[in-house]
Amino acid sequence: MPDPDEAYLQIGEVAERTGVTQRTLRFYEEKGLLRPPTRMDGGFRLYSEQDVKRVEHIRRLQDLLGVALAEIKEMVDAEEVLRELRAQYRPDSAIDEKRRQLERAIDVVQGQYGIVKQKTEQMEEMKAQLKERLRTFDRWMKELNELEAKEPVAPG
Amino acid sequence: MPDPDEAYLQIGEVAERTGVTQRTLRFYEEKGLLRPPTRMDGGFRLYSEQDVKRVEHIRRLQDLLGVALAEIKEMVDAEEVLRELRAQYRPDSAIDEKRRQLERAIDVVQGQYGIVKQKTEQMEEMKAQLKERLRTFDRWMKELNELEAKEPVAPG
DNA sequence: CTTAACCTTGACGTAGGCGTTAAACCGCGC
DNA sequence: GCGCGGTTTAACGCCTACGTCAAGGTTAAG
Repeated sequence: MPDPDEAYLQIGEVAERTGVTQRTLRFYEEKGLLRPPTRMDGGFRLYSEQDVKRVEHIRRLQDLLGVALAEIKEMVDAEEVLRELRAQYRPDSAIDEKRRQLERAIDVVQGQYGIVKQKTEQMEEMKAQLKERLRTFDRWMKELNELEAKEPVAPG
Repeated sequence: MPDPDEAYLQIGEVAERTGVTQRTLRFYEEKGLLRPPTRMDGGFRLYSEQDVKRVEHIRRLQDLLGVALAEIKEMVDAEEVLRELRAQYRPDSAIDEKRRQLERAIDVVQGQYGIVKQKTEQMEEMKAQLKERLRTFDRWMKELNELEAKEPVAPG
């Protein structure tokens, strides 16, 4: 398996794998949702597996949670800080800074978790209502059939 | 309690109760998501409790499921057919017609149920991932604290 | 009868999230 | 070194879901 940080995917392949258009990928980059990818000599964008994951994450937030791109940007920004944090060998004097970043990231993720939790609850409720309706419809259908059984063919 | 079919609410009150703007109510009407309300002599719109429910329903579909208004229109249309069906005392010869309408409504609701079910599943998955991340962050935070304990104050 | 609060239609504006086209450039197999 | 398909930037377009005036009519209170 390839190094997730190794950039070797062209935009077309990323588009195909993620199901978004090339335009969308450039648009996300423009909006700061995707970090500017490395380029080949000729200027072609080269993406990594990490980038693919990012796109998929963005799409989940969009489709599932319905949050605006601006808000998604804040979320992925905070996550990016974390990725840096993980890779840092800073002097110990930066521990406080790290802690602050970590706390910020925790806040963001807890926020996401809150949204997801609330939505799932509301959707469970909706699911129950829909189930109930389907039962009602079944009853009606039965009643219709019984009606027909009593009066097999309407005269006239 | 008032007859749910009695229209006596002005647009401002409906807006306040549903949390949408008056503009949005007129817009929904224009787009066929709300049936044209009755009017006072002067032309002011008069809404019923049913209408309020409709608005709330529309908003749930929008916010929770994130479906486009065009699709929501199809949904509420099918539901309207049902309301009519319920109020109809048609001759028995219309039984087949009723059955067809009922089947159509069942299709619609099953469609909604499918969407909700799929979304809840995806969101449960997402919830699990977020939980996992929060656990990871907690671990990191602990590691940071232990680091600090070993080197209480960075010299220099 | 006045007046403030509310409502009407109509028209234009806007923000978000891309789609589409144009014109030029790169990579690569042959 | 040529041809062809993938890629580049830039610019304009479009649709959705409303927001925001503007100019005037309606209601209800005093």
